[in-house]
Amino acid sequence: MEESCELQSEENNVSMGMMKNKKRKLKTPAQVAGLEKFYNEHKYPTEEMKLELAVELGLTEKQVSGWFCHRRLKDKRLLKDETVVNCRQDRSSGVVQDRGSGLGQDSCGSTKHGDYKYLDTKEVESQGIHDNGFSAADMAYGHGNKFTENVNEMEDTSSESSSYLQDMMFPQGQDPYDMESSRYLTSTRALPPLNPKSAINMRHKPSGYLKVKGEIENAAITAVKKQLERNYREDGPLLGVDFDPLPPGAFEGQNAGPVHEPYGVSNPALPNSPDFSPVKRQPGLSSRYPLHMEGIDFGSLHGGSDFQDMQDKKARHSIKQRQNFYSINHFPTRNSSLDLLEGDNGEASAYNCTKNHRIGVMLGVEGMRSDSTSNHSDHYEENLVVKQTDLLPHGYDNLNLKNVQRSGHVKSKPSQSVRNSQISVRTEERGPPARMAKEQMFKGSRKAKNHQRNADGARMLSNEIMDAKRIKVDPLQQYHVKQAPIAEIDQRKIQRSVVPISASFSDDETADTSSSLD
DNA sequence: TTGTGTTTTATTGCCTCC
DNA sequence: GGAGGCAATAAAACACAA
Repeated sequence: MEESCELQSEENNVSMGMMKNKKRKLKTPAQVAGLEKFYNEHKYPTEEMKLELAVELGLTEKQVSGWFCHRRLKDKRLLKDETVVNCRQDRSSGVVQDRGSGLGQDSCGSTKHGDYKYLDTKEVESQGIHDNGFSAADMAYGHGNKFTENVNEMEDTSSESSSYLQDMMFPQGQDPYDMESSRYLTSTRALPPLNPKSAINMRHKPSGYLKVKGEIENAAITAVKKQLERNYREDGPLLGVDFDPLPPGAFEGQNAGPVHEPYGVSNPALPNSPDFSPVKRQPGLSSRYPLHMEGIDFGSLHGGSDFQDMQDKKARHSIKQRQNFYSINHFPTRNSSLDLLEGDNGEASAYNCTKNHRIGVMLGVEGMRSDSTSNHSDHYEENLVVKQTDLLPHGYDNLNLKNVQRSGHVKSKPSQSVRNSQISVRTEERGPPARMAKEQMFKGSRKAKNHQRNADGARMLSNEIMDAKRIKVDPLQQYHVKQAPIAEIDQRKIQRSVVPISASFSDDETADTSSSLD
């Protein structure tokens, strides 16, 4: 097995440049990891980013593009499935759903292909900005993008008040691979309008079809919420059940508590909690590939400030910039995404939240053990601002704390730095196929414009990527990949707290965290 | 070992935007 | 018209059960 995988990888490396042959080559775990991680941050990478990623991973830009394309499709497919399931549940419950106006109960059948769930990134981008009061500058520095991208990716579209419930109950309602997506709901839990094209002009909350669109997308949530009515507390226990307050020091222990507990553990009632999500058998990384991961420094790819910086520049130049900029999430990380591939005990772990789901079974009980979960995540939170600030590159002085806080916790899964870049990204061995070269020739003219504009950014990117690779990660930031979902859940709350929009959630630790961060 | 089902990768065509 | 994205499709790779 391992042998075959290695062979495969090698073959892959060797023949990547010869993609002409029909035989498809599986991407190495490292490549997939890099792609996944990058995808989690940039659903729609720019050309430069793709190229950079391709170079780093030893793939062709075409491959990267294709992979992203398929990955998005995969997301959509998953979301679709989720929606179908939810709709079924909703219907079977016989609950009269509050559809707002318009589409009635026929929410399952997509009125328009892909429309209700898969928002145009560009569209949502504008929305997020307007609806959340993000200034253009905020957008340029990633708020808007960050927010909107995730909104885009998530299926969570029930309107306003129910969105938080979704957020809580539906972490996997979006792409289970993309748990952090749900973090970008506004603190009001109000999702941006779902028809951004309209919203761009409207600049106010969605109404009519837009609202309906939002609501129908998670009919089950809406229905449940309607049922619960006042019994539902957004930040409280489910179904109106009041739990005793945590005793003092409840979080001091290692198995700290509900906050760090996976939803599925603490709240079995959550049908959509990650632990309840059906773990599809996936002949993926857990089995297809050897557990030991070949090192490659992907940290530089999404390399935090590097990309951020570059993209900031780009954002200023191009409204079309679709990418979210929360690559600053990697400020604390700055190391390889492969960090995430290897757990403390050396076992292969998910390289990101995406794979967490996939290998959840493998982790099994161990995954819940999370002895270090609380500590790590706590450490991480504690060090979040400091570390990120420390790592802020030049020119980021104007990054407000909001950005930093938000970004830092999201995807950064600081862990042991991967020092072994065993994967030799033999890019030269995988020269892009002839067609690609040809395509690039055609791209030349258009690229020239962008290149000119982004030359500085790109240069900076390259340089900073290299610099980023050298940055050591504070050990305190390291934590287990297994804890990722947990930490992310926590951090979602933080994220909400740092969004300077009226937060209606109640007095849970989120508020505390927020204040402490402030 | 084989058959079956699932996932991933590559290709192609169409559409939209600039 | 080119570029990028989406969707459909085919096929390979893989997991798993019999």
